[in-house]
Amino acid sequence: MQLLLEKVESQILASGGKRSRSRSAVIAQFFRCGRHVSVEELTRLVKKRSPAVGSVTVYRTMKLLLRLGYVNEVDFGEGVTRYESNMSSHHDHLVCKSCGVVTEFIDSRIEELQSEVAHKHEFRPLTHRLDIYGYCRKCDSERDVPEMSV
Amino acid sequence: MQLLLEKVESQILASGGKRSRSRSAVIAQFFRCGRHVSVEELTRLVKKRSPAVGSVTVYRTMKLLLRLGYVNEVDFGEGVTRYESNMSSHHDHLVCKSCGVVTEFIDSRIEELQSEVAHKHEFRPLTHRLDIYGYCRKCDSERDVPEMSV
DNA sequence: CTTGATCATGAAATTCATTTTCATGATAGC
DNA sequence: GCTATCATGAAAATGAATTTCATGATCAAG
Repeated sequence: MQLLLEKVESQILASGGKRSRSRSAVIAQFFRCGRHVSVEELTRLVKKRSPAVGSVTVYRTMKLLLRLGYVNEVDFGEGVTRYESNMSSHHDHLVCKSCGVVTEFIDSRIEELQSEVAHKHEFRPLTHRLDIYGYCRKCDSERDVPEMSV
Repeated sequence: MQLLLEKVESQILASGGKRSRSRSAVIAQFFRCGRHVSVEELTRLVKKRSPAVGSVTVYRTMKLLLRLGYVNEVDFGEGVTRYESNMSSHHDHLVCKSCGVVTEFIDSRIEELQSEVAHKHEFRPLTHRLDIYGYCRKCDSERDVPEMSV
């Protein structure tokens, strides 16, 4: 973790940037907390330890990590951008519409079929996004009570 | 087409709404033009025939069609919401990062594997979104000339 | 066909996430 | 320590989408 932070900072140095307290705090907090954080959530967490850090710096730091390739931007249609670490390999998402919990998965058969479909359409695939929306087990069981249909 | 418009309007009537020139113009234009239109694009098209119609009405009309189940909102990470007709059945997207052309596809094997993965995670899937980003054949061949890497 | 209640409209104002501006503070390298 | 350059936070700006509000259109009932 400390090693990771140093690696990121040295890469910032190498690309013409400088070290800074606020930035280190944001980066460390990001890698410390779970995945799929929004800027607002991350700002709140950072402010606990470093109250002076504003959300603008968090925005800027996440864009910096994006440029350096350490994070991905993800968007589950909530109107906010979320960030996930790019350290782990590619994966897809199961998003619970009730509690918001995001589970990651990867299925090589799906990946292969995607390539196949793309090439069938003479399309060169670079990236993709597969998000499945529904209810996790916990929220699904809580919904057992039938609702008035619309 | 005319039948579709009448069907939509009668459903609006049934749900307590009223008929209006502007609204008909927006709805007709939406079904007339291709898929995956943004509000800005649609407004521009509507204004050609009905210059008085403002974008607010287009926004409102698309939300209305969404409530009535005639359209889906899609988002390809451009910062704008696009609308597609919900008349055709579910499909996924191949999005060209160069020219923006969107090709639809459906692969039942991928659909099945998605259900399988979801259930393996005790997750009840409701909807999903699979967008593959890359280059269509035309844009890919134009990119053959190597570029300066960044 | 007139009336009256209700819905729809456009312009302007508002919201909200994100980005930019700008004056000031911190850092690296000499 | 100096100095050029980068980073910062507050406030302003942006841009998509929504709401407000006064006015116009539409429908159903007389």
